[in-house]
Amino acid sequence: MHGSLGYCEFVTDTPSKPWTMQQIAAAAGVSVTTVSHTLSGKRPVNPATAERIQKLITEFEYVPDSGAQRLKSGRSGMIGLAVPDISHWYFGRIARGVEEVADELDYGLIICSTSNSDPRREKRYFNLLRTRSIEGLIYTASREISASDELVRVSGNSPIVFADEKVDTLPDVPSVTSSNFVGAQMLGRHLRDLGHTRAVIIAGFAGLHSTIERTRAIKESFPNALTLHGDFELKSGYDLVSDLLAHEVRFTALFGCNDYMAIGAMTRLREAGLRVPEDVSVVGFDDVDMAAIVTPGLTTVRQDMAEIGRRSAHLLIAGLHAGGFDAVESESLPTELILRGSTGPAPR
Amino acid sequence: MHGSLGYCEFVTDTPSKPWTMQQIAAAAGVSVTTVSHTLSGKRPVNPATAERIQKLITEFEYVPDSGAQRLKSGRSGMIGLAVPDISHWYFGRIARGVEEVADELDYGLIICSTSNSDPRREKRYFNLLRTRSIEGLIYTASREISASDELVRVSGNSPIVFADEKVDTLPDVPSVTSSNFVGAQMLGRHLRDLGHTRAVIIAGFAGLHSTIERTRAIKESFPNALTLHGDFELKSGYDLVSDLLAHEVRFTALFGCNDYMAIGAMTRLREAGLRVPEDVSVVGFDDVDMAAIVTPGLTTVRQDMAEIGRRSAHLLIAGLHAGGFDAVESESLPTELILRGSTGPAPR
DNA sequence: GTCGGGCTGCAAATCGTTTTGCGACTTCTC
DNA sequence: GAGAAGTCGCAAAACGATTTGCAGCCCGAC
Repeated sequence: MHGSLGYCEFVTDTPSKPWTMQQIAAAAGVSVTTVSHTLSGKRPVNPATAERIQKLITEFEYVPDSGAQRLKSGRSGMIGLAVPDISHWYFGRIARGVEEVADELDYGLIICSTSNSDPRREKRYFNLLRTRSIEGLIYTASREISASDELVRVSGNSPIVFADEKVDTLPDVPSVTSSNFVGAQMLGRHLRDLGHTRAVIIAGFAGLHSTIERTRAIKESFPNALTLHGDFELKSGYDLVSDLLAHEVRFTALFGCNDYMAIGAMTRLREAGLRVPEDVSVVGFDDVDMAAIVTPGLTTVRQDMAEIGRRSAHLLIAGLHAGGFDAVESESLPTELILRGSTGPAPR
Repeated sequence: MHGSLGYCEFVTDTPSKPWTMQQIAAAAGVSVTTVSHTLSGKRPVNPATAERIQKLITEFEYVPDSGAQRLKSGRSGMIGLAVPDISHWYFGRIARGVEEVADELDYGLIICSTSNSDPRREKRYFNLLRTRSIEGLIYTASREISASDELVRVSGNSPIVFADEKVDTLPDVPSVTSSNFVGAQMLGRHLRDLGHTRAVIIAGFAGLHSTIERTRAIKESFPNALTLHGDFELKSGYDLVSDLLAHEVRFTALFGCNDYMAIGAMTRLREAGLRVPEDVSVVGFDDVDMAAIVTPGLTTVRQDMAEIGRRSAHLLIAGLHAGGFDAVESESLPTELILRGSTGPAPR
């Protein structure tokens, strides 16, 4: 068991220096060229030699240094995903989808939280693009983009795809979104068909494309809906309903621009002694896992976040391979109305 | 506005090749050495020259190629985080904590889902370590480790820290965990003090350290508790309660090894006409966001996942800087009992 | 007047791969 | 049996930064 291959002398218990291709070549009695070619298969190598080299490689557990490969090839084999907050279920799903595809297509994935677009953080991540640590970036916007001139600058000459939110001021950047308008339209019609007439909208950040689309779609059915803006968190749904109650606003239907705000709202309504759905019908958007668990279950519109992630990754990588995004088309994914217990006929 | 510096001729609309230090040097009329030194400050440079170079650098938006830096320095400036599934709230929180610290300490973060320890995936990510794409790895185990010999092999000579779960078979690898025993002990005593005597435990994967510790702590108060094993998902709590009901098992207290299973169990109990907490008291573990939202609120033990992430990152990076983990101590973080409506006195 | 030393800047080696040009060797063909 | 064709391997030049040894310059000091 000692030194069966004569290299045990190098083994130490501290993380020993990894083997270089040079050393493998030396051990096999050939030049690095030969080793490289057996690995890449770009030129034929004598089968006997090849096998000898392969054996040594597995024996030594040799892996080529990625830094050197990077330098030579100019490709890092990595893409980035920038999300406002990775600990959100919602963005986690996107991340999962992106990762699936990246993995499948042999790209590494660097996930970055922008902490809701903290400019300092964003700058860091855009720098990854510039230094070519990543070849492209999937960006999920969390607020109005016009503020981030950095993004505008970067998007000009770097491969970027928008996921989940498209950005109106940057129409040339491809995007993958849900069909927000159609989804919200279904919700609006559903509640209108149930006889509701007084509705309140708890919308998201004002500048976001999704907020605008969803609000517009709901107003198709409820032109006079009172619209308030929250921050997509449970608490803001809760707080905004508190405000409504304080002003004795009368309504029988409440649209949450996402499920969390809707659930927060529902909680507050019940605390105030209002019954859901007998007194107020509540709907959300997203169909997060919690939506099925709360009582009553939340009527909502399902978005396939993982699919958004998957499609975004496909788009980005397609663009990378094609060397440009001219041929890449933005996509809009279908949504599905999920009826649960939180909606019912308008009280008479 | 045209060619104020004479380099506009190079500007194209397709992502032009990034500038090299060579080109900056040429433009400034100096050698690359001088440019490198103005950047690194490792040797004095004539202030006038330095300023001229700095100006060009910002003008050209030059950033050194990370691949080249990597190759030369041998450091990638990246650490990895392997979690079973990034779309879980639970692991998302860990990721957030890790990211905070990585960002602060100037490390990039590569997050990888192992898809609940899919060996193929894991292998890929361990390879990142070997190729030195990442300098170290934070690993959150999702099942018994003994199966993953790959991890055992890698852990020998690579910088690894376990987060959330320690691995008994690898005692030398530093870890950051919650004090599972103390937390579960609090739950056990709480229910015992409420007069409960017949308890059921819905535990997690059998081989996990946390499962073992929590079960052991609960059995301190309920030595005869019936123990079933689930997979940490809502559905498994739901299904296991179905089994219990089918066998007409009698119990007044139910321990979920995490909140999701507890909530799933609660849902099923209510469907069966049992009231929580009047007929059965239910407790969980983790204090996920959902725990406060369900009705009744779930009594549980709060773990600070983000802090686990933060501490893990600190440990890993400390080890990297020290060049070894001999001086790095594992940590155990405190937990907190959160009382909500799902627990009450035992029915008489 | 020249020698030492601080200050700058240049050329060249280096990191570990990939890739190309070239040559040596085998094999085939007429 | 010699030239053509085909195989396989080596040496060396990239890739883009960092870092070292060396050299020129200017200054003051003896």
